[in-house]
Amino acid sequence: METLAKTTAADVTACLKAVSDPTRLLMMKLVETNELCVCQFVEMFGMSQPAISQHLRKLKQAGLVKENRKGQWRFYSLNQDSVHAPLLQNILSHIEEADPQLLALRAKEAPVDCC
Amino acid sequence: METLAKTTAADVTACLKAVSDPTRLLMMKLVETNELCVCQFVEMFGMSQPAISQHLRKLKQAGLVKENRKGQWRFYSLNQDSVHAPLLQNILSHIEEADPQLLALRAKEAPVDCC
DNA sequence: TCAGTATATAACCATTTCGTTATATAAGTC
DNA sequence: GACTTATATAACGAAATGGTTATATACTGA
Repeated sequence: METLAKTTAADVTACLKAVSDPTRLLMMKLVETNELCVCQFVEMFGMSQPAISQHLRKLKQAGLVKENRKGQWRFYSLNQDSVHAPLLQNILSHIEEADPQLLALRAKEAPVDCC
Repeated sequence: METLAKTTAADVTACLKAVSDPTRLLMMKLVETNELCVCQFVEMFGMSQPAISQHLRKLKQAGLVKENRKGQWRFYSLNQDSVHAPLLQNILSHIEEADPQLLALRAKEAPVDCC
């Protein structure tokens, strides 16, 4: 029997601060299912590589994503083991798949070796 | 049959920005059931009246709370009619009732006429 | 009308946030 | 080892955030 994972208000705030930025929220939506590497994010968001790296660092420090190194690449994906995972997935479920911003990003997703 | 209210990523971000502050998140938790007036928040949070007013303004501008004027007092409560209400209540449900911060605030709740 | 109380707004300041450019680190290739 | 590619970190600046104090507004009651 599943019970709702409960946390303190401070925990919830920490999670919310991490995803209350439009770029980071969309990043989390994108890695909800797939894993993506830094260079893919750079392509999709049209943002500088350091900007992307810094967003990912915040998400990682909050425990929301996990890192998976493959050669020179670092892939990021949703960290299911986080205490925040249930809340996070709850939040992400409120974003409609038809959101134009989200669709536009997904349209720019390219295979890794192209970077 | 209830279907999950879906919104754009921008909508979700707007809601999250409003409640990603520790004071405002706790404010929302407090008005989830009760309605509270400004002077009660001031007492509970031990913060200046303008600071409280400004937090409430942000919550109101995001549509998360509604205002109810009674004489000189303005009571705030969760706005059930907001597009954000389902997401918001989802978020609030992740805060445990036993959270010491929350309990401490509730312990300071005083009747209105005392202010 | 005047005084008191409740709340909002304005002006200001310190800190944080989010981007940039420049540079460092680490892995892959020749 | 030298060169390229992928990523991280450092340093910096503009804008946003969240608090303060001072002041304005609005309702209450004598």
